[in-house]
Order: sequence, then structure tokens, then C-alpha cells
Amino acid sequence: MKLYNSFSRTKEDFESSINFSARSDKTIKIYVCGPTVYDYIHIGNTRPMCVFDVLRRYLKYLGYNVKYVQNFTDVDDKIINRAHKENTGFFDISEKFIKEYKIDAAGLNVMPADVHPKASETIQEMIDMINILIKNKHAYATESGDVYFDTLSFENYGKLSNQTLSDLQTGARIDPNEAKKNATDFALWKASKPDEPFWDSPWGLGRPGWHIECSAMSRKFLGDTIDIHCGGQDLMFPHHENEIAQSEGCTGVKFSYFWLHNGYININDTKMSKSLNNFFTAREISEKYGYEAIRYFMISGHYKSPLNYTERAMQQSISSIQRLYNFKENLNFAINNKISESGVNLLENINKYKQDFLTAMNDDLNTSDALAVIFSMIKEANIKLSDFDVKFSVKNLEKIANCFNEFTSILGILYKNENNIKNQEEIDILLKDRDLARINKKWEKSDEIRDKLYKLGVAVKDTPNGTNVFKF
RNA sequence: GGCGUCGUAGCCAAGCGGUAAGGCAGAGGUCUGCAAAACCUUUAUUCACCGGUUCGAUUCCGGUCGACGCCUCCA
Repeated sequence: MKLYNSFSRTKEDFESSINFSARSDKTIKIYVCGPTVYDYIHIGNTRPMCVFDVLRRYLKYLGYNVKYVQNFTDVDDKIINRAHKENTGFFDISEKFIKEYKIDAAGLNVMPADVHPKASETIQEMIDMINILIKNKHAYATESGDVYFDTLSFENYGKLSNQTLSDLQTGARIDPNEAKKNATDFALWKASKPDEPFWDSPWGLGRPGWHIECSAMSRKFLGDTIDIHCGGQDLMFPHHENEIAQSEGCTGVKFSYFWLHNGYININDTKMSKSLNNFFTAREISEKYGYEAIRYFMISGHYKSPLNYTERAMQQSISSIQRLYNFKENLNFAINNKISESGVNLLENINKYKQDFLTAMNDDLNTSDALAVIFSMIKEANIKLSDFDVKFSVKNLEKIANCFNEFTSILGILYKNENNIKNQEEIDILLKDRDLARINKKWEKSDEIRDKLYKLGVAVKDTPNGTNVFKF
């Protein structure tokens, strides 16, 4: 498998770059920068959730043991501001939105991380790291009780974002209130202000800076060196740059072999922002189009490319998913209705599709191509499947179904649970009545029953081999 | 100003040196009691534009135009 590494700005062979064959610890360690939990997650937040979930699923499919950590940033200005605004506690806000996050994540079929650390529960580890950084002369404390990272002390500073310190300094802004040595220095620890959460530290009461949170949480649960660090492209600078400086300045070893950055979700080709009034939460979009349409939309293009959110794009996703579901239903119908072990094979070359799918995924998770492979398989199968006179080998049909399910579960699509239909008896009676009406050519009545069934969440398709009934 | 991404059919989107995948939408048709699903036909002599390299470029190089992102604790 090859992955594009933002650090080297090239596609690299995964196993070679992490030195997989030579190391004793075979667990793949992944850290994903998680949301700041001050509000419902927005549509942009769902991108990294979905695409790195695909990465995780695919690595597991390939047989790797994966440890996946995604944090919750629950110590942050935005949370504090919201708490003040609503006149409630900081942790009431963060706990509420962690719960809401989990609802959205489940809706999007994003597997829970192996560990979901919270910044507020990793304070001691942050203090430990800051202490080491000060000892290593990479950080300094000011009289006011703040601690800053000394960017000039870290020679590789700027390497990830491909910028030199002098470039950065011209663009950097200095807050006159800050006692920084250099414009590019950033806070590791901030002295507490009134009405803010605080913790005790060697530098007095205060709270951690944003960047150190991720360094500490990553280190605590994954160790000094991890394999893949993921996040949105906007985090590359300064957040990820600072993480590298902190972590490597502290441990002296490589922080992460790979850096993966997902592209943005734009609204009308423009970044979404509250001021432009083009801000959408995942929740409200899911209510309109369903979570699965969001999930599909997220993987319809390459994870690094920007995606433009439009109503039309969502409708297209819904239609595409429907085609996949239809195939699944039709395949199941064939399996259940063409019981003949000795029939002909529906597809001879299942392995070819499998191979093409893997090739696509191995190429830096080309989910777009992977979907195209699935649709090609569907096309070939549908052509033969529409001939109701042919008896197909059930074994072959099942093999195709397994392969199809394998593909869709790697991509994390087609997970919609069948409706738990409570009134099964009523439905059975309606189906029988409809059959009877059709035998007697009472079309009006049979159509009426079909509508009724549809409203109950049951679709019927008449075929020469009987009626294909499925719940939606 | 520095760093970076992108411009492929009505829409979405792969391909990135050998002559344009896939999905959605549209039109016509087949099948069906009607539907639904599915299938068939149809939709880019062309990949923003201009040069260059090459036997050959959407794909590489240079330039132009256009859109966008980061450098403001925003995924």
C-alpha cells in the first residue's frame, strides 16, 4: 500500500516507511486530531472522521493490528466562551457535545476509537512534557506564568509545512500582551485568567495550550513514535508543525512516520464559516439526506481533494447508494429463489474485481476508483441476473455477495439497518392479499396494497420468479 | 509577500506519457397488467488557455488566466 505523506510530499510505500518488517511491535498506531467539543460537529468535521475510518478499516482488512486514538479537545477558548455565554460549566458543555459527537459518529458508521482521550484528563502528562522541554532548552517560562516553545531552538521547525522560520516570522503576528521571544513561539501553558478552568502546575495555576494537548495524548496512549498522524489540511500549520516540535523536542525521536491530511468541504466553493452564513452541522444535513448520504459523499472523491457540498451532490449520493442497495437486494433475491447448486456462475472473475479494488485502495486510498470497481462488478452481474430463466450457482452467488459486502464494509457504506418492522403479521397478510388480487387480475386492489406496503416500509418488485420483497 | 491545492461532459469524479473509468441527471427503447428494478442505445475528436519537450501529452516543463486554502488556536 502506498500513502501520500505530507511530510515528504510524496507517495511512500507504507511498510517500508514505517520499517514494518524489522520492528518487533507490529501494531499500527494512528492518531487523529479530534474535534473541539463546543458545538455540534459540522459537515467539515465529518470528512476526517469518515476518510480515516476507511483507512483504519482497510488496514484491518489487510490484516494489520491497529490502535486508533482520537482525542476530544475539551479544554479550549471556544468551550470557555460558550460556557460563559450560556452561563453554564465548561464540562457541561464539553460532555454534552461529546455525547452528540458520538451520536453523529455512530450515524456515519465511524467505528469508535480504541481510545478517545480527553485533554482534561491528560493534564499531568502535558505538564511532564513541558518540564522536559524546558529542561531541553526548547521552552521557557515567563514571569507571568506562561510557558512558550522556543521555535528557534528546534532546527526542523517549518519542515512539515515547508516554510522557513524567517518566512513564518514575517507573517506572524505578535500579541503585545505576550512576552514571547520570537513571533513564531507558541504557548505551551497559559497562566489562568478569571473564570477559566485551571490546573496547578510548576508555573502556577493555568491551563495548557492547544498544541501540547495532542502531543501529550498521543504520547500517553501510543508512545513516543506513531505510524500515522491524521487531520484536516488546515491543521498542518501551525498545529501539526507545533506537535512535531513539542514531541520531538521532548523525546528526541521521530514523532510520526506518516502525516495524512484530508481536504476541505466547501460550500459553493468557499470555506464554510459562521459569518458567511453557510455553516451546516452534520446533524441537520443528516436529517435532510440521511447519514449514509454524507458518508458516501465523503468517499466519492479522493480524501485529499476538496469537496463541494451542494444539495445536488447529496441527491446524487443518495441515488448512487440506492443502486448499490438494489444490487444487494437483487442478489439476495437470486440467492433465495434460485436454489440450484449446479447452476452456472454469475461471475467467473470475482478475483479480478477484488484485485482491482485492492489496487485502487493501495494507491493512497483511491476510494473513487474503488467505487468504480464495485459498479463495474454490479454492471456485469446485472446483465446476467436480469435473465430470469437462468439458474445460477448458489455458491457463486454467495461468493459474490461476500465479496460485495467486503468491499462495502471497508468503505463503511451500506450499513443502514433494516427497519425493525413490528407489524410483520400485518405485512404477511397484505402480501398474501396482493398475490391473490394479482392472480385474479384485480390490478387496482393490488396496486393499492402495494402503496400501503410502501408506507409501512416494504417495497415489492414483481419478477417472473416471484415477488422480491424488501424492507427499507 | 511566503507556502500549497485545483481547473476533465449538464452535475459529481477517476485517470497523470500511447489516444478519455465510474456514478448521477436527461432522451429514446426492451421487459412488466402497471410499477419498481434491470438491460440496450444515446451524451467530451476532447481534458482552462498559450508555448515547449517527445514519434506521441489530459498526463512532463515554462508561461497566462481563473478558483481556493494555510501563514489569524478553523477539520
